[in-house]
Amino acid sequence: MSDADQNNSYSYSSDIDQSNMGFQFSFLSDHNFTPFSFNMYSHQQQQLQNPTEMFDLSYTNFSHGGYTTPSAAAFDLSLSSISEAAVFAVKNINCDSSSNKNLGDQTSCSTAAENLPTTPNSSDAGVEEDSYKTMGGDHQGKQGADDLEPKKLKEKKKVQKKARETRFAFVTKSEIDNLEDGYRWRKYGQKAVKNSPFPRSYYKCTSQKCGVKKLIERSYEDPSMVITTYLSKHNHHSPTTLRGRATALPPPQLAFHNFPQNYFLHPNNSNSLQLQEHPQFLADQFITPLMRNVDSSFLQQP
DNA sequence: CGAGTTTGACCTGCGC
DNA sequence: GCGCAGGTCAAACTCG
Repeated sequence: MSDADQNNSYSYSSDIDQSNMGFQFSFLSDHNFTPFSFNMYSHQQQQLQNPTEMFDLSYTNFSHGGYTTPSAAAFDLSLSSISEAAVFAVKNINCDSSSNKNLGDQTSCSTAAENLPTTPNSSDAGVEEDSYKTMGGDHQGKQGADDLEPKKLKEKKKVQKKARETRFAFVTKSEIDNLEDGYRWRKYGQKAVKNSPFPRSYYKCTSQKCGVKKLIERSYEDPSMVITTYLSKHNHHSPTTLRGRATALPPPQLAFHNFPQNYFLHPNNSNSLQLQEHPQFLADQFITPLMRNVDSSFLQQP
């Protein structure tokens, strides 16, 4: 039980790992508001000395519930225009082989999914059971489809489809449900969520041949928190500019350049900062100026 | 009039 | 098989 839990407040902590000169920080909340943390790595999978270099979950180590997993994430993250909001939690939910290939270690994705503990209410944004080993890269994948019985083939396809549908969720503190992220979305449904007074909204990317969806709902535990879940990845660039700025798109993985290092770069610091005591961490003081300067490549494929 | 939203109906998966 | 919950569809509606 962390201090944050005990105080019933949101917090993050930061540590400079003196042993390997890596950098680690933690956000408090995921969908179930349990703390987790991750390390940041460069594209060469070298731990970053300075978090302003990059914020790329493709090369993260996830720590969750006491488990530390290598290379859990399979996403390129640039939360480019999550305006008017503070990001409290970022969480990879599924792994897929296409993005995992960047890691050069496909088994790590499986390890990550298996190690992450599930929670009683993890059906939506929680960690799902699929992993790389359920997909074409496993031992069974070497078996020809023709060798499988129809029933097994159907089951295999079902598993593959589910595994392919990568999910990525993060929690933001915002009064706005549908945060601007540079893409155009069409709402196609809304459903009441069990045990929650807040409905879940379903959006599709309006670009042709882009099947990306996102789900937006408010946390029933803290209505100020918005849970955004992305399904799949965009296969195109952002059609809109951010706040009127031109978006000269960087390589997809180069993201989150102006990370707020002042909150993290304290060499001897391993303290946990209470957001209630650090309102500058919030919204306009943090995310908005930060995001104005980064480009939109969230969830784009290379 | 086109694009996006609303909302009830329908589909699907899962647990019992 | 049944019921429940999540997810999707599509007609009606709204808005610029």
